[in-house]
Amino acid sequence: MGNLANSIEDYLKRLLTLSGAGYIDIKRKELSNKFSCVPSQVNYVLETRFTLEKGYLVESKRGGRGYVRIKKLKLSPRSSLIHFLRELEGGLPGEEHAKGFLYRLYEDRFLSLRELRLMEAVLEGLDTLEENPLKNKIRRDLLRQMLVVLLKFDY
Amino acid sequence: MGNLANSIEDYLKRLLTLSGAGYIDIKRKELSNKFSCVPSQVNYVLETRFTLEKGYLVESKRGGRGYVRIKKLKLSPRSSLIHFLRELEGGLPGEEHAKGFLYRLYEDRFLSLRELRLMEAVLEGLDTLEENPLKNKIRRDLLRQMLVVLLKFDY
DNA sequence: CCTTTTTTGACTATCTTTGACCAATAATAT
DNA sequence: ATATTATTGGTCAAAGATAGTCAAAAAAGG
Repeated sequence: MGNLANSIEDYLKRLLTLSGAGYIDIKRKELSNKFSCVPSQVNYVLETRFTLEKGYLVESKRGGRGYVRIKKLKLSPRSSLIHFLRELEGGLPGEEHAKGFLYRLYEDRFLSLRELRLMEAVLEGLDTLEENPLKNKIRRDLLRQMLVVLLKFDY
Repeated sequence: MGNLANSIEDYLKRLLTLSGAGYIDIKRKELSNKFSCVPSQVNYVLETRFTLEKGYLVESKRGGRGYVRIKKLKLSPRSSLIHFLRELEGGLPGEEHAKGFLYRLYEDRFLSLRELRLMEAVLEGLDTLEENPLKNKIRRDLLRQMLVVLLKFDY
């Protein structure tokens, strides 16, 4: 069990626990130095251990003073969101299914009315597209990305 | 927490807020001195953070008593929205242009952070689409529909 | 063995900082 | 007035600082 990836994972999770803020900022390069490995090893850990399904959110910025931010999501009404996200990965949900889901989020006060309408507009907006084979895939992609935003900016 | 560019940006925005006049005049050289950087760094900040789409106007004059004037545009979000919608009919604005505009609506408190991110996600989400000839048209349609929602549900 | 997970590194993308050279305007000298 | 000089600001491309991607090689599991 003592591989590199696990050590890095543990280290990051320890940092997260210690930090009161609910998130930590690291420098990819520094971290890889600390563990004497290549930088992309850090990406591997992030991709395999800090996924959305596992309740983490990773953001980053390149360039001078860049960073990688790891956020621990507090799950609550959010579990349904994550569940829906997982469903999305599997197949394409019909527009009605998607809308129903959004409406439930709205009823649970997880979405404002305006946010609901915005998202519906996107789902519907694609209808004007005459039968394009990609349509459903596009709809799913957009929906997924929007849901991720909801996870990210939960207030 | 910030790089140079961000610090300068924050500093200028603070000045703008404090100033009752709706604009500020600075000396490029003085500013770069204050932040111990080269003058052109100031131009970088102006070009990336104080664009027209984001609701700022920058004028300047060279030579003795030269200056750089930064003005916060005060069109109401509603009217700029309508104006932007009209522009949309003509041709498609580049993604950067569109995002800048949304950012402005956010700074003017017409959009919440979450709404901003949702809409950005839609604009970016289409990037994952490999070159589809319809991509730009779709982007424009979705953007238009979302903007209409904003007009409708204006609180 | 064969499969899955981990580790590495070469190549790429993005954002920032710097510097050398250019352009415009005002102030001053003739 | 005109020419000259001092004072500003502008442009652009290169260098620097991070982070991301992808696929091959290596290691671990079964």
